[in-house]
Amino acid sequence: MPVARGETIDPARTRARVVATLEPLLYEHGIDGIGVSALCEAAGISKETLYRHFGSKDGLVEAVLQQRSDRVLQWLHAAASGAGDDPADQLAAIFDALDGWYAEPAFRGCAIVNASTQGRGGTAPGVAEIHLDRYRDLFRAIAVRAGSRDPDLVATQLLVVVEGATVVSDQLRLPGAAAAAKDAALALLRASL
Amino acid sequence: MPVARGETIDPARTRARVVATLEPLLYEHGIDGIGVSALCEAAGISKETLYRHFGSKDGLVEAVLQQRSDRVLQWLHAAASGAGDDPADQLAAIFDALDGWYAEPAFRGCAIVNASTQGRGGTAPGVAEIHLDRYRDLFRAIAVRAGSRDPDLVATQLLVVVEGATVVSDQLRLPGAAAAAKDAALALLRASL
DNA sequence: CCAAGATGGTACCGGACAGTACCAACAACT
DNA sequence: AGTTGTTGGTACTGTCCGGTACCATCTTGG
Repeated sequence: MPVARGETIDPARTRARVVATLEPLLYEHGIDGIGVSALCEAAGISKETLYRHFGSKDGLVEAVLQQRSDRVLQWLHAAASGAGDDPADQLAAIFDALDGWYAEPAFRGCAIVNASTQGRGGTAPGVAEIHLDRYRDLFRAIAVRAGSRDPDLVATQLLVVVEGATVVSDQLRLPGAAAAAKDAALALLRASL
Repeated sequence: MPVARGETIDPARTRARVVATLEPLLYEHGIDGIGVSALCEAAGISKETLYRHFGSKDGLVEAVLQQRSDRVLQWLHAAASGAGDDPADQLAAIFDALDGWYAEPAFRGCAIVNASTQGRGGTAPGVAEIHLDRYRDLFRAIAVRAGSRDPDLVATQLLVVVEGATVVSDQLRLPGAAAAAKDAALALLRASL
C-alpha cells in the first residue's frame, strides 16, 4: 500500500500517530534495544518518512520522550486534582496512581530516566532535567498548600521518594514498595509542618 | 610486548587486575558505550585473553558488577561501623558517605541499576536484585537495633530513599539531594519508633 | 634446558545498525 | 485533469561491534 490508508494525508497527524505508536515500543525494548527498521515496520511507515519527520533516531526519541513527559505529568496532576482539596489526600492519590502503574506487567521504570541512563551523550539533553523539575514543582505546590516550613526541602524529598519507589519497584518487583513510599511521603509531609 | 610485564604470570591475578581496571571504564561509558577492543586496549590485554577469562562481554560485565556490589556494600558497612553504636548516627553516616560519592565528577548513578536498565536481557540477571536486597538488609539491621515497630517497612523506605537520592543526584545534579535524603531517612527512622 | 601454559598482536568473519537513494503510487488543491 | 507533495517499498552503503583464529613470545615448572 502506497500512501495514507483511510485517513487524509496530513503530516502533522502522521507524526503524532507515529509518536503515539512507537512510545510503548521504545519504552519496552529500550532505545538501543530496537532498530529503526523494526520501528518503521511497527509504525507502518517507511524509513524515508521517519527520517523526513524526525531527522534521526535521536530526533524521534526526543519527540517520544517529550510527549511521554507531558502525558505523565498531566496524569499525575489529574490524580491529585481528583482527590479533593487536602494536600495530604492529593499526595496519597499520586502514590496510589503510581502503585497501579508499578503493578502493570509492562512497567519498566521511568522511561525518561532510563533513556537518560542509556543514551549518555546525544540523546535528549535536558529532557530528564525538565521532567524531574516538573515533578518537583508539583510536590512543591502541595507542600506550600500544606503549610510546610521548607517547601523546597519537602519537594526534593518527595521527588527522591518517587524516583526511588520507581527504581525499587522496577528492579526488585517488591509489591509493597509503592505502599511503603506512600507511607514515607505522608510521614515526611507531616513532619515538615 | 608479549606476556606479563613485570609481574609473574598468574591467571587469577590477571583476571583481578582486568576487573579492577575496567570497572571505572564500564561505569563511565555504560556497557554498550564502550567496545570490547577499547576495553582490551585499556586493560593492556589481548582479546583472546579477555575471552579466555570471561567467555563473553556479558561475562566480563557480570564479574565487574559483582565486584562493584561487594565493594559498595563493604564501603557502606564500614561507614556505618565507624559512626559508633547509635543506629541514627550510623544511618546519618551512610548518607554522608553517599553525599561524597554524589559530588564526585565521575558519579553516574548506581552502576548496577544502570547496567540492569541498559542490558534488558542477557546481562547479569539477578545481580541488581541481590545488590538491592543487601542494601535492604543493611537498613533492616539498623531499624531493628533502633527499635522500629516494622523494620521491614522502614528498610524498604530507606532503600527507596537511597535509590531515589542516587537517581536525583545523577539526573538533576542537585547538590542538596543527599542532605535532603539524609534528613528524610532520619525522619522516617524516628517516625517508626 | 626444555615442555607447557599464559599472553599480546593482528587479521578476520558475520551480523546488525543508522542513514540514504530511488522509484512508484496515491491524495489534495487548483 | 494535472501538478505538487506525502508516502511506502526496497535496495544499498558504510560502519561498528562481538567474537574467533592463528601465531610469536615470554614465563614457569621440572
